[in-house]
Amino acid sequence: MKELEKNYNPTEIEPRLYEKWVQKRYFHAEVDRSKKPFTIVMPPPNITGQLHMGHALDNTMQDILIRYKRMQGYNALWQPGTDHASIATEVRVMEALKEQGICKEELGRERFLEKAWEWKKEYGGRIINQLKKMGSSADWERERFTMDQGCSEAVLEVFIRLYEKGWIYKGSRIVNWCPVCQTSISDVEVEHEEQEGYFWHILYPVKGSEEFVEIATTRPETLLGDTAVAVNPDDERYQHLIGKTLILPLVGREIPVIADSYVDKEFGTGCVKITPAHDPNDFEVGKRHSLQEITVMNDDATINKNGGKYEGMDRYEARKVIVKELEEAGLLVKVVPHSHNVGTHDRCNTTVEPMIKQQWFVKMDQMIQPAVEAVKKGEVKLLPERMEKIYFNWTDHIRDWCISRQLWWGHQIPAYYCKDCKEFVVAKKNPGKCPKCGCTTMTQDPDTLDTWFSSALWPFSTLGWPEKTEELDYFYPTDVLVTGYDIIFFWVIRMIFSGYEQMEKAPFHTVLFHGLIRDAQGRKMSKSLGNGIDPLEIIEKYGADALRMTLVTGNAPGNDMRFYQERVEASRNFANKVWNASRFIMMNLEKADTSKVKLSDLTAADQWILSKVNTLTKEVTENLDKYELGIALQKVYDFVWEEFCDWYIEMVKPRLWKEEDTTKAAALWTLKTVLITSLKLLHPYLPFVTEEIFCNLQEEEESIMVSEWPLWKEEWNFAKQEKEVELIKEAVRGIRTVRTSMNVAPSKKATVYVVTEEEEVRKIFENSKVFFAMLAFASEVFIQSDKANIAEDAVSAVIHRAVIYMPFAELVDIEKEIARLEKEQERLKKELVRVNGMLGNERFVSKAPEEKIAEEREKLVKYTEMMEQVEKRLEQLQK
RNA sequence: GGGGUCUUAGCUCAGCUGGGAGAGCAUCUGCCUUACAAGCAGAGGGUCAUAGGUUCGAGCCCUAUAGGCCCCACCA
Repeated sequence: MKELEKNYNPTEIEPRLYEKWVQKRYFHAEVDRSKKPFTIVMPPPNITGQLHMGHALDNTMQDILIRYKRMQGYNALWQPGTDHASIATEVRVMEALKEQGICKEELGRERFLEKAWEWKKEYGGRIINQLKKMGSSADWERERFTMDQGCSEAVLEVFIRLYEKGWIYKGSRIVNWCPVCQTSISDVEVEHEEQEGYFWHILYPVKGSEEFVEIATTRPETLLGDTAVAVNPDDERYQHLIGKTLILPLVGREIPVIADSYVDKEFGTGCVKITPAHDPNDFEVGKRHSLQEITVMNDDATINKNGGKYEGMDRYEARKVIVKELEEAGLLVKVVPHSHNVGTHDRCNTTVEPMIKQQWFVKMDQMIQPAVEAVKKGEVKLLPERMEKIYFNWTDHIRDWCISRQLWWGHQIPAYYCKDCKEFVVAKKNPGKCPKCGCTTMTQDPDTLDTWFSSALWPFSTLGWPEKTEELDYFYPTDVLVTGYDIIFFWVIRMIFSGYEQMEKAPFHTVLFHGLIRDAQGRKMSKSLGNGIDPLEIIEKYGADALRMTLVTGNAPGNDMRFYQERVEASRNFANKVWNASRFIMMNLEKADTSKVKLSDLTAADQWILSKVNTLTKEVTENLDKYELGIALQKVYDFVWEEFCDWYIEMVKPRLWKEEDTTKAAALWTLKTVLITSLKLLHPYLPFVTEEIFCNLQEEEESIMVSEWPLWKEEWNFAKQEKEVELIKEAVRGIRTVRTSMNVAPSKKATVYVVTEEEEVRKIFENSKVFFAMLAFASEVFIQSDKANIAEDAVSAVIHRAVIYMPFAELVDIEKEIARLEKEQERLKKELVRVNGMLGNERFVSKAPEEKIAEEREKLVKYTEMMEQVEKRLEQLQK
């Protein structure tokens, strides 16, 4: 057996163990029909990504579940991979090119994609290596990529299936356009932010009259594209104007006044300028009234040729100029400060410009239905449960999904256009010939698909779909999805409906959501704030185990969490505690042969701790099955630190030290058994430290990660001994409290008398005398049925079923002793009032469950006894 | 506008189906006791946001109020 270092030092140990696990292929899962599968698909990190706390949390939770299930004997597959992250990557590659003075257009599509693949090759693996530092036991041999051949095939297949079903269509719609990224984006990619702006009140002259219509707008530059002004049909103020013609200021175009109930009479002036090409509402109004759609901006949000003399100006520059000119023309009535919601692109924060574009959409109304039903019926459970409300809130207001992006990096849309007749064909390959006119020049749609289109297929595309693979048949549906609540709409919902649509089965039965990791002040970690904490630095300093533990401790499911170093220190300290307890056990293990120990050889203390760890096993397993990761860990923590280290190990020491003690083997067997059980329960959380200890502690098994998860054992259940030891603990605690409150120096040992009339209790203490020396500074212990030979002025501790006396020759402070006893009396009095109050309440006795009543009755007896003793004692002292 | 969520010890947070208020950190006191000072022993500290209600019994369930946070949404 190796000698362990005094402090646990993870930096040397972690890489070595991880290397071993990989070499032994413990992470790898093969189809094996004799075992039950347990599968988790890893949310694929972006190839542009660097490990951040969100990944760290996400992966820790998944690894805990996977390691747990693997130990339970499941064929556990954790399917990893990365996401091509279309916009994010394209932007990165463009930036890299820009440094060399190249723009993507001059490079051309093909060469650009070569560059992007090179980029992927170089950086795509970086995040995977970082995940490995966390101890993640994913099956890296099965690593996939959303743009690899198989996943791309899946994308094509789905696109064509949905197209043929009529659920993918191409149409001219108003879409969210990002002028910086120069692509359309879907609704979920738009973030609304409250911005301070203005309401410009502008007069539109009525043709052939002296009258003006006053409109209010937050975006005066869109005036260039106005094709109507709308009023509410019921608005009495404007009845006479409906049908009249207005002269659009600065432009001179004649536009009608129309009536549409979209207009809110109470808001603004009650007159709304309608710009169908640059506002989603106006677009709808325009459709209803067959208005002309005049696009006045280019893709980069500069004014186009329809903007006349403003052509070439940026949209904000044009705004300034237009406002100024309106003012000069006397048409600007007033400018009112007004804060309003502005849509921005979540990637680059640019204000989105609504534009009319030809785009591809997925019809959602029907496809979403099974996904709604699944959650309603509980086929898919969302945890915590409140996520279901958020889910339904979204599905109830679902809109079609814009899936085309004007980017190059991604899955190119499988639609081919005829050069001559503009007919298009959706197919996996270029058909080479137009089915309508026979022209042989067919070119593919230049656009690519939304990056989430491929991630939506992740749970089955990674397992080989659309091929009918063994893996797919065996591992699908997967079991649990672990992810942040921030991508429920982007990803989780889309996986669920895709799973039902393509596989006719939910992709997983449970979704476990976690929250965001915030900084110590509760702020979101972000690059711009520079408040991000690098998980790798934490691992470097405290070890991956400490980081993992911190991330799952003291946090309710789905809630955000603050991260600060002190919490990591606490976790590190726990790892060190486990390390040192193990060190102690190993140092003593050779003192006896534990191979022949039987349960009947065990002392009450041994049976007590064995019984405790047995209960712990049961509870932890139950908690893990309910995905209560934090609660499970808390329980092991409390057990190991308090019960095992602070009590059991201390109780066992005298037996190990005393040469002639005959229960040494029993003690060592118990120490080792309880330690190994605890290590196993801890392993999913702290894989490294537990493995290192496990391998040093025993030789039968080569790794804890493939050892068996502990089971509850009937024969380890020792209820009686548990009670006995609890009584001893109560006595020890009583003695310690008395000594501290009396300021007795620890070096001063005292004779301890335990007095009780109950023979059974005397027996318990008789067998436990040795503990009092070790734990309660006793020089000698006497167990007796009365107070014979005990000095009158001995201090005492009243416990349940006994009174403990300690005579101190000097330094006895009667006043203090009385004060202490009075305090105890006060406490007991309160307890008795409470218990008597409950038991005296007829309605309680008649309605409460019997169990509860019995429990309270027991307490009544206990407190009454203790009260009697305290009062007797007070009486003596006050004499 | 709709929805969600939070308010518990000085700080950060747990508290599972309602049955005597917990942890970590911080504070105070005493200990270098031969696994661990990244430790041990003891202590102080809470009208569980407020007001009602349901119940034998409420931190937990219901209603309202106040304050904080988040998400969704087409009020120009």
